Amino acid sequence: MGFGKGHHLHLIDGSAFIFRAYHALPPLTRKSDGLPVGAVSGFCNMLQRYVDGNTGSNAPTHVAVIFDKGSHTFRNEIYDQYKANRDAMPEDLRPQIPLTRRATEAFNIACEEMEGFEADDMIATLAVNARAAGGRCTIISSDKDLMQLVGDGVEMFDAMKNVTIDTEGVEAKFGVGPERVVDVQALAGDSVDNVPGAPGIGVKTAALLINEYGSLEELLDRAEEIKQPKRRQTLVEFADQIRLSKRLVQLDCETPLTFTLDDLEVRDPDPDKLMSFLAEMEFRTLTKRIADKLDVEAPAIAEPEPTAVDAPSMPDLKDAVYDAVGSAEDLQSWIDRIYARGWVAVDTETTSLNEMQADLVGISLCVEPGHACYIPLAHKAGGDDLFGSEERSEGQMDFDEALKLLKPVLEDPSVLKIGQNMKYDAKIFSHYDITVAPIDDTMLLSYALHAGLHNHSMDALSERYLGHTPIPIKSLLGTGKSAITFDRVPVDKAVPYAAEDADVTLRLWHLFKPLLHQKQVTTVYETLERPLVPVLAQMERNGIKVDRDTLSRMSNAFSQKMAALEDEIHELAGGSFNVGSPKQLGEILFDRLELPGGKKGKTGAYGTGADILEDLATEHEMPRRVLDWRQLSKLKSTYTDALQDHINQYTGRVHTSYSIAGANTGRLASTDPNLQNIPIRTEEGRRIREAFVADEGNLLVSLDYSQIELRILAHIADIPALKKAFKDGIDIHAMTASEMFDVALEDMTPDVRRKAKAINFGVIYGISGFGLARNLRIPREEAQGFIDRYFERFPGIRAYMDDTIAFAKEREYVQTLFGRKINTPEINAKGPHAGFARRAAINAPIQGTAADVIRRAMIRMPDAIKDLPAKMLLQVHDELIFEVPEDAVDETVKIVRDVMETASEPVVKLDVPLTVDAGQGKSWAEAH
DNA sequence: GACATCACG
DNA sequence: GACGTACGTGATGTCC
Repeated sequence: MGFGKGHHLHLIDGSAFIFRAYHALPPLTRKSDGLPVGAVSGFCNMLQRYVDGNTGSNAPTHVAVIFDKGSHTFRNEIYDQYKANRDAMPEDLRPQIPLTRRATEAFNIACEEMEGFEADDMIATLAVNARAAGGRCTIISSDKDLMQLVGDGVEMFDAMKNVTIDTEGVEAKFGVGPERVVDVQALAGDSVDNVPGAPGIGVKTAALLINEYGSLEELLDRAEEIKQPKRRQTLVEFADQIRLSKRLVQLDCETPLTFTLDDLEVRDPDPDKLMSFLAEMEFRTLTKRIADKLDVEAPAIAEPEPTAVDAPSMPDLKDAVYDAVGSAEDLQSWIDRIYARGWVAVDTETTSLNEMQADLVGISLCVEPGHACYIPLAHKAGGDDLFGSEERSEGQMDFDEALKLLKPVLEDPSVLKIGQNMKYDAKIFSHYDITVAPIDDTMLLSYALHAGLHNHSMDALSERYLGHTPIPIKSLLGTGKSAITFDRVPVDKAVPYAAEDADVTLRLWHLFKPLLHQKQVTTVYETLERPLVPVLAQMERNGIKVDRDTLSRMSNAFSQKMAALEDEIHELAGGSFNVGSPKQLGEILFDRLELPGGKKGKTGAYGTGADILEDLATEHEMPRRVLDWRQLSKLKSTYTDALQDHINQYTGRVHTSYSIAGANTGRLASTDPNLQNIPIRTEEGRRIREAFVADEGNLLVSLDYSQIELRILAHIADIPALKKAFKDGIDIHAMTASEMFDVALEDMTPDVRRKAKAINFGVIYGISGFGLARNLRIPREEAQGFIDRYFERFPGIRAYMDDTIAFAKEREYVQTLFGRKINTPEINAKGPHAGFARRAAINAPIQGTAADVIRRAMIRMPDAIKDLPAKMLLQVHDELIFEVPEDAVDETVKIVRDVMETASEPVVKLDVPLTVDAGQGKSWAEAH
């Protein structure tokens, strides 16, 4: 019986799968010969996931993967610029294309392509045929060009987002139904495919017009009736171009297919064929996983000749054996194993994520992948009541005895301790007088290797590199208010969770460690990441003294001022509302008071950001009051109130936590609380810093790099004028202004200097005329003129930007002067992503090099100040803060300044001096 | 949990 | 009238 009623056709957009697979994965190569196979691997994973998801009523009766073939189609005949702006296919993707065809066949799924026809047209023809025959059709794709096909039994499915796109979905996207999508696309054009459309008309406007006139033809026929003169002129003038665009976006439903729907009937997998293909590609994990699913033997994949440190073949995580250790004898046998091996993965379980108030609950160890243990030490016995009992649960060995046995191993210089985020575990152990060393950290390995590609949490890494989802902690602790602490988790539940973490960590280490050399980031890891762990741990333990009374007084003062402002605002608004709600405020300002300039964002709410209110404040009273209220509200909630909650009850100090692998560029990030964004720019906010004080008899000393990013830019981009100015110690912004605006340095006005300063920063951020215009509140043309002039005066800047972008496009990463790699996977993407990626790529080497410099200074600091009573407390990107007894301040400043100013050496000798400004005082307000 | 807003370098 | 727009972060409040 032929395809018809009751049948369901699935059409997979093959090119979209390939593209996503390629960009989602690191450039994986086949071990035996280096053939790039990352995209093939991702493609197979996606196909497998697709097959797994085909259950129940949505299961297809017919299925095919449709590919593009050849680049020349009828669209190029009618418009030679069609898709002309596409970049060439990346070199390492090209050889993978035929392999994805073979992969599809290996999965025993029909694989169709036709020379000279786009996949989209084949999909259109098949979908229309399926509908005509009375069947259903689901197109697995999120490509908007296919949305015109939706309706009447045809729908789309976005496999990445796991959402179905039906008629309503299309309407949400285009503002018109599927049957009018081509009309809207013809008007709006498409930068990705280089479809011209009508200049100045986007999807929104296009939908508006089509809805008003009913169809594109009608609209073009009656174009003269359009009220807006500009629009009318555009439509009349570009009518031919719009008609051409429609022919380009209209899919051809009459592709002369060389096969029929019946050829696409779903076939059972052929295990032999599939296994041999996967084995040929050397996809070890995937082969194993699919073999299990099909219940067949996984073929052996030959290991290439072993190198010095190579990952052992690791047993499946499902077969892992996890022991509970309950006695000294058990523990000793694990310790023996550790000494025999020379390394061990360690993980601690505690009562809190905050290391300062976390108590140790248990420890897990893993020496060989697939065999790990958990040593429960402080689990409480479960009770029937909600809170459980305070009694220690049975079967746990003595807490002190366990630590006494473990201390020698953890401190043994010949045994490597491997952890995921070791700073945390090291701090926990330090509470029990154990100094864990030497260490490796899988989070930092991943950061050195993969910054910019993904985050480096264990869950993310396990998912991505082991194809395994670890047991979620939430499944043990619950969430929200009813969440329990780990000591309340029954031991039998804790063992598989905790031991698995150590197992996963060790597996990741085996994978990542050999890659350091391959990717040439060993030095980065060993000199910029790993040594920072003990330094930051010490700083976090030090904490900084914060005076509660000062904060509390300020908090009260803020409350009163806010209440007064609130009354005035309500008065001006003509009624009470929540000033803290941007939504309500927007409606009051722009609907009720009908102030000008109301602009709704993508969520349909009015924007009420500071820049918008600032503009309104010149004409009206209320926006200024709201701005003042907002400032106080921010200061109170984020600083004077929240900071008090972070004062540790035992130390009286605030202990932040630095994340080493948070920011892609190499910068640190500070959390719980964030001490890198304490106010300073306004007088009122700056006073918060008065609450950060030195301990009795001490002073706070702050040393910060002056203009470090601009200096690095001058060096990297090799700009003689900038370099000279820094060497001569001239005010850099004034110098820039003088160069650009032909004003002598003596005659410099603050306003001209301000503009130059904005441009200098703009350059570091990957300047655009639009951005500078907005920042300086000047016309865009004027801003663009400034930029042009800047490039004219400092041609090296342009060259640096172009070179950096070219490098990034070629290698998909950029580098700092110290070899840190920041991956830029989006750099070759099309559409709005591309602009972001370009600017980030320009900024990353500059911001990243500055981050590397201060990291180097921090790593050298403990040794440099070891004979001084000074303590390093905080880092704020280009600033270090110390607490020093008064009589040692001068000596400390001298030594710290020297370490900071020479931090790049001897690896990098900068062409510009790095200079450091120093300040001191009882409080941070005085010191900075 | 998404979004808007705003604090810092 | 707008593809979209300065880089990198984290915390808070509202609203669904």
